[in-house]
Amino acid sequence: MAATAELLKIGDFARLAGTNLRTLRYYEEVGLIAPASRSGGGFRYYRRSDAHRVALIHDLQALGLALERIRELVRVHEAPVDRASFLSRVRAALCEHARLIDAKVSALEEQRGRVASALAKLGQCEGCVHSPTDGEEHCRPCARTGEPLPDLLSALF
Amino acid sequence: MAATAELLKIGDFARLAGTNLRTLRYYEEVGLIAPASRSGGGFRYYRRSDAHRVALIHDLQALGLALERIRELVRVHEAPVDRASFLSRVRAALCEHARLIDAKVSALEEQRGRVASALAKLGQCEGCVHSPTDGEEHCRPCARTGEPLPDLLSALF
DNA sequence: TTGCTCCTCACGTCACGTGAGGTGGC
DNA sequence: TTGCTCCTCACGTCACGTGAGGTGGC
Repeated sequence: MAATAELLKIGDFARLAGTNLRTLRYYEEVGLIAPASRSGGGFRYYRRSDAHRVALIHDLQALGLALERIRELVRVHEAPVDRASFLSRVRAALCEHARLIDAKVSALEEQRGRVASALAKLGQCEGCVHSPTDGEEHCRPCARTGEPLPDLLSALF
Repeated sequence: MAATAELLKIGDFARLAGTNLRTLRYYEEVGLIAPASRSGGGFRYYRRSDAHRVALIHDLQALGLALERIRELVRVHEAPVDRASFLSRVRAALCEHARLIDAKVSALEEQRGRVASALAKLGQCEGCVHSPTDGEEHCRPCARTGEPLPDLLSALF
């Protein structure tokens, strides 16, 4: 088949996968992804489709997982490799991935709300006569409302 | 004032801020956050309100920012420190934070969609007679529909 | 004085970055 | 044969982790 012949050297594969040579070699070293084959001179040759695996690893890293944890998740081909346990491992990995994404998204939405509150309060500060840069007090609490500042503004003031 | 006297030793402050001693000392070393004061014996004493700053740093790290970039963002007290430039730096930091969150959330929502597609296809695989663990082919493309697998399934198969 | 907490080195680790010096492939 | 890409060390870096050995604070 033509598909099996379509192998890429590490440079082209890195470009396709949106990464670099060092990272691919390191992933190989820690058992995350290996080239489909090697030339006699030691050149690594990758399948185009393996770029999806690299993308998955990147996505899981961005969710805060360590490479060892990722390796456990994506190693679905370990014994016993009967059809049922293989598919259930794939399902477990996908469910865990989904769980991580959902948790991260809701954490980010909370964060986003806090940033919005801070920006709203900052709008009031900009139209206010009190100066947060006088002395050490920085309008904590707000000299106009007497209320404490949003946590994020407090972090920056 | 009582508030200025309410200082915490590093252990209690770390617990409050959800971090640990080493991280706080490292943040201090790279100029991210310093204790409000030190005792004669060198003990660090932190203000409770500075825990919000630690939380902000954590949140920005989780968004993928390096500590040096975070330091640039949160250093709003550098010269010139007139009211206008101070407030505009705070605004810039908050806007950048919001931008990063929005970008991350939409990336995660795309990811989430891909995971859902993979799980849906996997459901078909579980009720299918073809075995993706036979030989090297792993049903690429799907033996029933002839269509390529979702990228995420391809990454795991 | 006794515990507990804190202090400062300082070496280790994870996930790469960055050359050095040498060889493979069309 | 000429470039360009690739190879394997191997040391450097970032953001801490983890003791070692010693001292501060109620």
